[in-house]
Amino acid sequence: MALELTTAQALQLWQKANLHFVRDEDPDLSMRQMSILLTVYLEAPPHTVRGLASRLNVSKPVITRALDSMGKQNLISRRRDDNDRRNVLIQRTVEGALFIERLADTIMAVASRQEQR
Amino acid sequence: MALELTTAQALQLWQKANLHFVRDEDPDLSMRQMSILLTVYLEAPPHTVRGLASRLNVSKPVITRALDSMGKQNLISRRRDDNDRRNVLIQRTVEGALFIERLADTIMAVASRQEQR
DNA sequence: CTTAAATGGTACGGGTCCGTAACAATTGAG
DNA sequence: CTCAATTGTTACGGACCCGTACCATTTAAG
Repeated sequence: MALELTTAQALQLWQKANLHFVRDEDPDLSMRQMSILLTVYLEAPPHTVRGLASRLNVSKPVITRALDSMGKQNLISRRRDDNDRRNVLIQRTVEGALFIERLADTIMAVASRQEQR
Repeated sequence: MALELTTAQALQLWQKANLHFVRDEDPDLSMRQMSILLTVYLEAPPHTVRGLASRLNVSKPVITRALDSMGKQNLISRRRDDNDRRNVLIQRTVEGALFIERLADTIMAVASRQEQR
Protein backbone atom coordinates (compact mmCIF):
# COMPACT_ATOMS: atom_id res chain seq x y z
CA MET A 1 0.00 0.00 0.00
CA ALA A 2 1.36 3.39 -0.90
CA LEU A 3 0.03 6.93 -1.00
CA GLU A 4 0.97 10.11 -2.75
CA LEU A 5 1.60 12.91 -0.28
CA THR A 6 1.62 16.63 -0.96
CA THR A 7 2.45 19.28 1.62
CA ALA A 8 -1.21 20.03 2.23
CA GLN A 9 -1.97 16.34 2.59
CA ALA A 10 0.94 15.84 4.97
CA LEU A 11 -0.52 18.56 7.17
CA GLN A 12 -3.98 16.99 6.97
CA LEU A 13 -2.47 13.64 7.87
CA TRP A 14 -0.81 15.19 10.91
CA GLN A 15 -4.11 16.75 11.97
CA LYS A 16 -6.16 13.60 11.44
CA ALA A 17 -3.68 11.42 13.26
CA ASN A 18 -3.43 13.81 16.19
CA LEU A 19 -7.20 14.13 16.31
CA HIS A 20 -7.55 10.38 16.32
CA PHE A 21 -5.17 9.93 19.23
CA VAL A 22 -6.87 12.70 21.20
CA ARG A 23 -10.39 11.44 20.49
CA ASP A 24 -10.20 7.69 20.51
CA GLU A 25 -7.00 6.36 21.98
CA ASP A 26 -7.81 5.12 25.44
CA PRO A 27 -5.10 6.07 27.95
CA ASP A 28 -3.01 7.74 25.33
CA LEU A 29 0.73 8.07 25.72
CA SER A 30 2.20 11.53 25.95
CA MET A 31 4.14 12.82 22.99
CA ARG A 32 7.39 12.16 24.85
CA GLN A 33 6.44 8.63 25.76
CA MET A 34 5.43 7.96 22.19
CA SER A 35 8.76 9.33 20.96
CA ILE A 36 10.68 7.12 23.35
CA LEU A 37 8.74 4.04 22.33
CA LEU A 38 9.09 4.73 18.62
CA THR A 39 12.78 5.45 18.96
CA VAL A 40 13.38 2.16 20.73
CA TYR A 41 11.47 0.22 18.10
CA LEU A 42 12.57 2.03 14.95
CA GLU A 43 16.19 2.88 15.64
CA ALA A 44 19.09 0.50 16.05
CA PRO A 45 19.91 -0.84 19.52
CA PRO A 46 21.41 -0.67 22.02
CA HIS A 47 19.26 1.91 23.81
CA THR A 48 20.26 3.28 27.21
CA VAL A 49 18.65 5.83 29.50
CA ARG A 50 21.35 8.35 28.86
CA GLY A 51 21.33 7.73 25.13
CA LEU A 52 17.59 8.27 24.87
CA ALA A 53 17.78 11.36 27.05
CA SER A 54 20.28 12.99 24.73
CA ARG A 55 18.47 11.78 21.61
CA LEU A 56 15.22 13.36 22.80
CA ASN A 57 16.95 16.33 24.41
CA VAL A 58 15.27 15.77 27.79
CA SER A 59 16.56 15.04 31.29
CA LYS A 60 17.32 11.51 32.47
CA PRO A 61 14.44 11.27 34.95
CA VAL A 62 12.01 11.81 32.09
CA ILE A 63 13.30 8.61 30.52
CA THR A 64 13.32 6.69 33.79
CA ARG A 65 9.73 7.63 34.56
CA ALA A 66 8.51 6.93 31.04
CA LEU A 67 10.18 3.52 31.17
CA ASP A 68 8.51 2.87 34.52
CA SER A 69 5.05 3.58 33.18
CA MET A 70 5.52 1.89 29.82
CA GLY A 71 7.15 -1.04 31.57
CA LYS A 72 4.02 -1.51 33.65
CA GLN A 73 2.10 -1.77 30.39
CA ASN A 74 4.68 -4.28 29.08
CA LEU A 75 5.49 -2.06 26.13
CA ILE A 76 9.23 -2.21 26.89
CA SER A 77 11.52 -3.98 29.34
CA ARG A 78 14.81 -3.20 31.05
CA ARG A 79 17.89 -5.33 31.54
CA ARG A 80 21.25 -4.63 33.13
CA ASP A 81 24.17 -4.60 30.72
CA ASP A 82 26.48 -7.43 31.79
CA ASN A 83 29.47 -5.83 30.11
CA ASP A 84 29.04 -2.63 32.11
CA ARG A 85 26.64 -3.04 34.95
CA ARG A 86 26.10 0.70 35.24
CA ASN A 87 24.14 0.64 31.98
CA VAL A 88 20.53 -0.37 31.60
CA LEU A 89 19.55 -1.70 28.20
CA ILE A 90 16.04 -0.94 27.03
CA GLN A 91 14.52 -3.84 25.17
CA ARG A 92 11.53 -4.49 22.98
CA THR A 93 8.66 -6.74 23.96
CA VAL A 94 6.04 -8.69 22.08
CA GLU A 95 3.28 -6.43 23.39
CA GLY A 96 5.28 -3.38 22.35
CA ALA A 97 5.83 -4.71 18.85
CA LEU A 98 2.09 -5.36 18.51
CA PHE A 99 1.35 -1.87 19.77
CA ILE A 100 3.69 -0.36 17.16
CA GLU A 101 2.11 -2.50 14.47
CA ARG A 102 -1.37 -1.30 15.39
CA LEU A 103 -0.05 2.26 15.51
CA ALA A 104 1.23 1.98 11.95
CA ASP A 105 -2.07 0.56 10.76
CA THR A 106 -3.98 3.36 12.46
CA ILE A 107 -1.88 6.07 10.82
CA MET A 108 -2.17 4.41 7.45
CA ALA A 109 -5.93 4.06 7.89
CA VAL A 110 -6.22 7.76 8.68
CA ALA A 111 -4.09 8.57 5.64
CA SER A 112 -6.11 6.48 3.24
CA ARG A 113 -9.40 7.67 4.69
CA GLN A 114 -8.48 11.23 3.80
CA GLU A 115 -7.27 10.04 0.40
CA GLN A 116 -10.76 8.77 -0.41
CA ARG A 117 -12.46 12.13 0.03
CA MET B 1 6.18 18.28 -4.01
CA ALA B 2 4.83 14.82 -3.45
CA LEU B 3 6.01 11.66 -1.75
CA GLU B 4 5.21 8.01 -1.96
CA LEU B 5 4.20 6.63 1.39
CA THR B 6 4.18 3.02 2.49
CA THR B 7 2.99 1.80 5.86
CA ALA B 8 6.54 1.54 7.19
CA GLN B 9 7.32 5.02 5.92
CA ALA B 10 4.15 6.43 7.44
CA LEU B 11 5.27 5.05 10.79
CA GLN B 12 8.76 6.49 10.33
CA LEU B 13 7.23 9.82 9.41
CA TRP B 14 5.16 9.76 12.59
CA GLN B 15 8.26 8.96 14.65
CA LYS B 16 10.44 11.61 13.02
CA ALA B 17 7.78 14.28 13.33
CA ASN B 18 7.10 13.45 16.98
CA LEU B 19 10.80 13.38 17.69
CA HIS B 20 11.24 16.76 16.06
CA PHE B 21 8.50 18.35 18.12
CA VAL B 22 9.89 16.85 21.32
CA ARG B 23 13.49 17.80 20.57
CA ASP B 24 13.38 21.13 18.85
CA GLU B 25 10.06 22.87 19.14
CA ASP B 26 10.46 25.63 21.64
CA PRO B 27 7.37 26.00 23.84
CA ASP B 28 5.72 22.98 22.36
CA LEU B 29 1.97 22.72 22.36
CA SER B 30 0.37 19.70 23.94
CA MET B 31 -1.24 17.17 21.64
CA ARG B 32 -4.66 18.51 22.56
CA GLN B 33 -3.69 22.10 21.90
CA MET B 34 -2.20 21.11 18.56
CA SER B 35 -5.40 19.27 17.67
CA ILE B 36 -7.52 22.28 18.53
CA LEU B 37 -5.33 24.60 16.50
CA LEU B 38 -5.24 22.31 13.47
CA THR B 39 -8.99 21.73 13.63
CA VAL B 40 -9.66 25.47 13.63
CA TYR B 41 -7.35 26.04 10.69
CA LEU B 42 -8.12 22.99 8.56
CA GLU B 43 -11.84 22.45 9.09
CA ALA B 44 -14.66 24.71 8.00
CA PRO B 45 -15.87 27.44 10.35
CA PRO B 46 -17.68 28.39 12.45
CA HIS B 47 -15.88 26.95 15.48
CA THR B 48 -17.34 27.25 18.96
CA VAL B 49 -16.12 26.06 22.34
CA ARG B 50 -18.82 23.45 22.58
CA GLY B 51 -18.33 22.33 19.00
CA LEU B 52 -14.61 21.80 19.50
CA ALA B 53 -15.19 20.02 22.79
CA SER B 54 -17.45 17.47 21.17
CA ARG B 55 -15.23 17.19 18.08
CA LEU B 56 -12.20 16.37 20.27
CA ASN B 57 -14.24 14.42 22.81
CA VAL B 58 -12.98 16.47 25.77
CA SER B 59 -14.65 18.70 28.35
CA LYS B 60 -15.40 22.37 27.75
CA PRO B 61 -12.81 23.73 30.18
CA VAL B 62 -10.10 22.00 28.19
CA ILE B 63 -11.06 24.12 25.21
CA THR B 64 -11.43 27.32 27.22
CA ARG B 65 -8.01 26.92 28.79
CA ALA B 66 -6.34 25.99 25.53
CA LEU B 67 -7.87 29.04 23.88
CA ASP B 68 -6.61 31.18 26.77
CA SER B 69 -3.04 30.00 26.36
CA MET B 70 -3.00 29.97 22.57
CA GLY B 71 -4.73 33.34 22.59
CA LYS B 72 -1.86 34.79 24.61
CA GLN B 73 0.47 33.57 21.88
CA ASN B 74 -1.82 35.16 19.26
CA LEU B 75 -2.35 31.82 17.53
CA ILE B 76 -6.14 32.24 17.65
CA SER B 77 -8.67 34.87 18.72
CA ARG B 78 -12.19 34.88 20.15
CA ARG B 79 -15.21 36.94 19.20
CA ARG B 80 -18.78 36.96 20.45
CA ASP B 81 -21.34 35.78 17.93
CA ASP B 82 -23.66 38.73 17.28
CA ASN B 83 -26.47 36.49 16.11
CA ASP B 84 -26.44 34.53 19.35
CA ARG B 85 -24.44 36.26 22.01
CA ARG B 86 -24.08 33.06 24.03
CA ASN B 87 -21.71 31.70 21.42
CA VAL B 88 -18.02 32.49 21.12
CA LEU B 89 -16.55 32.16 17.66
CA ILE B 90 -12.96 31.03 17.45
CA GLN B 91 -11.11 32.80 14.69
CA ARG B 92 -7.83 32.44 12.85
CA THR B 93 -5.03 34.96 13.10
CA VAL B 94 -2.12 35.92 10.89
CA GLU B 95 0.36 34.53 13.41
CA GLY B 96 -1.60 31.30 13.61
CA ALA B 97 -1.67 30.91 9.85
CA LEU B 98 2.08 31.42 9.72
CA PHE B 99 2.53 28.88 12.48
CA ILE B 100 0.48 26.30 10.57
CA GLU B 101 2.45 27.03 7.44
CA ARG B 102 5.75 26.43 9.21
CA LEU B 103 4.28 23.29 10.74
CA ALA B 104 3.45 21.90 7.30
CA ASP B 105 6.92 22.73 6.03
CA THR B 106 8.50 21.03 9.02
CA ILE B 107 6.53 17.84 8.53
CA MET B 108 7.29 17.80 4.82
CA ALA B 109 10.97 18.41 5.52
CA VAL B 110 11.03 15.48 7.91
CA ALA B 111 9.27 13.33 5.33
CA SER B 112 11.62 14.17 2.49
CA ARG B 113 14.69 13.86 4.71
CA GLN B 114 13.76 10.25 5.41
CA GLU B 115 13.05 9.76 1.72
CA GLN B 116 16.62 10.66 0.86
CA ARG B 117 18.19 7.92 2.94
C1' DC C 1 -42.94 38.69 32.67
C1' DT C 2 -41.31 34.17 34.19
C1' DT C 3 -38.67 30.47 33.68
C1' DA C 4 -36.13 26.66 31.62
C1' DA C 5 -32.40 25.65 28.40
C1' DA C 6 -28.00 26.63 26.39
C1' DT C 7 -23.37 28.55 26.26
C1' DG C 8 -18.92 29.85 27.94
C1' DG C 9 -16.23 30.73 31.95
C1' DT C 10 -14.36 29.95 36.79
C1' DA C 11 -13.22 27.46 41.33
C1' DC C 12 -11.45 23.63 43.24
C1' DG C 13 -9.29 19.32 44.42
C1' DG C 14 -6.51 15.76 42.35
C1' DG C 15 -3.41 13.81 39.33
C1' DT C 16 0.68 13.88 36.24
C1' DC C 17 4.84 15.51 34.60
C1' DC C 18 8.98 18.34 34.92
C1' DG C 19 14.06 19.60 36.14
C1' DT C 20 17.44 20.09 39.84
C1' DA C 21 19.79 17.96 43.22
C1' DA C 22 20.96 14.35 45.77
C1' DC C 23 22.01 9.26 46.14
C1' DA C 24 23.67 4.14 45.34
C1' DA C 25 26.11 1.10 42.41
C1' DT C 26 29.75 0.34 39.25
C1' DT C 27 33.89 1.26 36.70
C1' DG C 28 38.52 2.62 35.79
C1' DA C 29 42.63 5.49 36.70
C1' DG C 30 46.42 6.28 39.67
C1' DC D 1 43.47 0.24 47.73
C1' DT D 2 41.57 4.90 46.91
C1' DC D 3 39.05 7.99 44.70
C1' DA D 4 37.06 10.45 40.83
C1' DA D 5 33.88 9.67 36.97
C1' DT D 6 29.79 7.48 35.01
C1' DT D 7 25.14 5.62 35.05
C1' DG D 8 20.51 5.10 36.55
C1' DT D 9 17.21 6.10 40.21
C1' DT D 10 14.78 8.67 43.82
C1' DA D 11 13.25 12.94 46.50
C1' DC D 12 11.25 17.15 46.23
C1' DG D 13 8.97 21.38 45.13
C1' DG D 14 6.68 23.59 41.40
C1' DA D 15 4.12 23.95 37.17
C1' DC D 16 0.59 22.38 34.31
C1' DC D 17 -3.55 19.94 32.97
C1' DC D 18 -7.85 17.52 34.01
C1' DG D 19 -13.03 16.83 34.98
C1' DT D 20 -16.90 17.99 38.01
C1' DA D 21 -19.62 21.33 39.77
C1' DC D 22 -21.13 25.69 39.91
C1' DC D 23 -21.94 30.59 38.08
C1' DA D 24 -23.21 34.61 34.77
C1' DT D 25 -25.13 35.77 30.50
C1' DT D 26 -28.22 35.13 26.87
C1' DT D 27 -31.97 33.02 24.42
C1' DA D 28 -36.44 31.12 23.71
C1' DA D 29 -40.66 28.95 25.33
C1' DG D 30 -44.91 29.41 27.89
